[in-house]
Amino acid sequence: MAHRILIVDDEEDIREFIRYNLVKAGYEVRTARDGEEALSIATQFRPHLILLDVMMPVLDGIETCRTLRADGAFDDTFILFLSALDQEQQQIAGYDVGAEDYITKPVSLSILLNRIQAILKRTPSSENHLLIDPEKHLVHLNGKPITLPRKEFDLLGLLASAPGRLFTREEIYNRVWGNEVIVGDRTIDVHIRKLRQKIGDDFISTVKGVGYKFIG
Amino acid sequence: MAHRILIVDDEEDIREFIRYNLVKAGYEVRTARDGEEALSIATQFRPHLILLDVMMPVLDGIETCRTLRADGAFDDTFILFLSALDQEQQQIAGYDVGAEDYITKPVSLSILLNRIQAILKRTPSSENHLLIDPEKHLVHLNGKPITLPRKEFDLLGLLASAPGRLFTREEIYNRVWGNEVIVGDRTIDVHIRKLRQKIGDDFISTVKGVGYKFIG
DNA sequence: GTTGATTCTTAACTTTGTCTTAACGTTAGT
DNA sequence: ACTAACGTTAAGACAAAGTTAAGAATCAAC
Repeated sequence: MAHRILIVDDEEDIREFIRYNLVKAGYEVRTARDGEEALSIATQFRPHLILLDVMMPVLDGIETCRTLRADGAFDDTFILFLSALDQEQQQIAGYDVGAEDYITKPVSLSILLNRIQAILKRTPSSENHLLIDPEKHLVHLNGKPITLPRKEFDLLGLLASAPGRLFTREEIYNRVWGNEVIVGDRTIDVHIRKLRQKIGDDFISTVKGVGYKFIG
Repeated sequence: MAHRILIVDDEEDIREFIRYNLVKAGYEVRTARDGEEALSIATQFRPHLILLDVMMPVLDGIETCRTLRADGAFDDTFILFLSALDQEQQQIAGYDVGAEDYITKPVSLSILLNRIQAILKRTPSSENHLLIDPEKHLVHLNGKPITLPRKEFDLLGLLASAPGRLFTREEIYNRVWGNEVIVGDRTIDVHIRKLRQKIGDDFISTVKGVGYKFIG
């Protein structure tokens, strides 16, 4: 399994340039236009490393970094700043928001790759990873696409929509089956089982007497 | 099935010289005059390899390459630059836009063929290949033209417009038949069947309870 | 217009895979 | 250890898609 890298930059040229080369280097890559998008993608994508542009509209790199660090869910995520100016670098140093390093723009590919490799080679990447694409009605498990039947997809989609949050059985019934439909007690369990067969036991955990939750 | 090669050069002499020799070597070849034409042809033609002149009007090779790389649909496509000057080569090296290699002009035929063979011998060429030409209302399957009736063509065109994406039956009804027309439940199925009879079962996959999608 | 050919839709039936149920087994908390 | 809650399994019900042929609609050619 490859390491996951999230690139955050408002300039498409730079995003795509880096993306292409990191994909070629064997990483799994996602991109975001600004800090806000980065936060929402990072929650699902769980990158091992984030390349974060300092100067961005909507939410700049420093603020994004601070928000990520405050979350607690990204303590294991490395953050690399991309900055154009020495001035900015000093600013970053001064703020000390929890970044690992910074890279100057224009980006030298070999330097970038070297730093990324240096950082990530110590981090094991092979933990299970699940990605849900509602548009394509597809689930990627460790890079491999799995097509799920409707009910299973809906159920997984609901649970994964809020990783860590607990869904009661009643809530699941209401949101997946709708209030009118009445199904037996074991129906959810069977679907959960089908899902666990397909995506492994690590993603859905049971809270006895209450319901289920998705482990991000 | 032969590998597909796209030649992009603004000089007709060079285009035809290379084209002639590559066809003789057993490749399926298309040509384009400039980057813009190249992009539109490449989308349909899906070449395994692109020979890209650096200096071109309208859209130069470097920009074309970058656009292709940004697309994501051409990640598996090899790109070879044709450049006249050492200067240009340095520029390419500096940009590092995702090309595999470059060839100096004037082109030595044996060198060119050797490089192409070296690159393509690792790539399987024989995957099924479907080409849709909305202008001419024509579909090419593995090089052979197939004429489809209007509804079938529209349906295939819709699905193929976003490979991998899932289209719900409702969406298909709306986009192929229009909101006013009401047709029975089995109408889509029958058209899907006709299509599968003509282009094979490998391109359209059913997601039961949801819809259909095109496998790129 | 009439003809003939092609395309499109419908309807009846078959097949396929999903969803649910029910019976039984296992686990965790008291 | 008891028990309520969840896990597992397989079978049957069910719904959705596949198939086929026939007839309706469309279109082109004369």
